Amino acid sequence: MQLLSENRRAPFTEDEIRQAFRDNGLRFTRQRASIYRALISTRSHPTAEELFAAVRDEQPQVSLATIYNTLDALTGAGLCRRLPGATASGACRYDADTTAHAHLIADSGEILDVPDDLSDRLVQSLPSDVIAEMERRFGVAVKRVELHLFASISR
Amino acid sequence: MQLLSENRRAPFTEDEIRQAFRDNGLRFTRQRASIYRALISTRSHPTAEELFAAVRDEQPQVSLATIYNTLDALTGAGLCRRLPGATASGACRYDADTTAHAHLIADSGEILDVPDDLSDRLVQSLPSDVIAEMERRFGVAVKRVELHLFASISR
DNA sequence: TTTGATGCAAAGACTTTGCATGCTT
DNA sequence: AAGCATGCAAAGTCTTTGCATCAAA
Repeated sequence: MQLLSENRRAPFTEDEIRQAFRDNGLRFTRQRASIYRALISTRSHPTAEELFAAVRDEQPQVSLATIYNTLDALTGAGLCRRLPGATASGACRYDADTTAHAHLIADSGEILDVPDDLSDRLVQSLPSDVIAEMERRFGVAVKRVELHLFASISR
Repeated sequence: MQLLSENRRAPFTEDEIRQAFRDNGLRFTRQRASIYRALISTRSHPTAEELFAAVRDEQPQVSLATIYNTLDALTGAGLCRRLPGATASGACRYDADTTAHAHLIADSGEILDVPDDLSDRLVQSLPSDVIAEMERRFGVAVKRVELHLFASISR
């Protein structure tokens, strides 16, 4: 199984992946490279199972445990983001786009990126003084904002 | 186990709960009433297990399956909201406050409500023309917006 | 060489389901 | 009386873990 190519982003060379891993304290392995490449090559927010299927094309011996271990490592290193409970049966989806952006969540559980122009306007509209006030009142640092638009097909 | 009382909202009488259930097409049962009362009586966004513990005080014979069934029913009827993957081990949390409001999500997985004054300003700051443009481009109707602020304790 | 990753299978956490019984409407 | 909810246990899904082996630094 191959994840969508018409939607893919700038391809990463192996060297770029190697560099990204090194920069974030991750060892480089064939498996991790395949998993990360599959993840950055799609906008479909794949589940672990979907990545497993995609990676098996190149690495037939890869195990699902490695997919999960790697996704943990990538998430911990800030190279991807986990979207919990995204599927009807409760599976997580993963997104290699860690920039602030909004998601459109369909009734089906499918997750679409809100286009950058709109996403930026939504994110930038959030009043920073309100965030600052939150941080002051709770004594916390807001690291990330997630914006989910739940939508149903209207026509 | 009893869920926080200093934080509770307006108490619901049994009649009010009966009415809310009837209005939303739900049968009234002792178990459902206890579960819903426990849920509206706290701001702690309890998990199914936590509700199970709270409800057992009144209904010692209640089963965890009934908790899950009821939470499904309440969610489907719009009387509560499910917050998936909210706990470190992946459990969902539930929130009987279905009005638009923002959540502050701590590193621990704990979920706090953003205070109403700030929450309102965040929600109202979202440009409605951007939402409308989304609806137009995707042919969908945005039903609900969720805003999550991920924060870590800074002091 | 040392440390961490992989693969396999087993275990674990959370949630759902089948079915007989009981309660609501 | 009919239909849905409950309780119990079993099954299901997604994810993590133990451990021996192997690869990266």
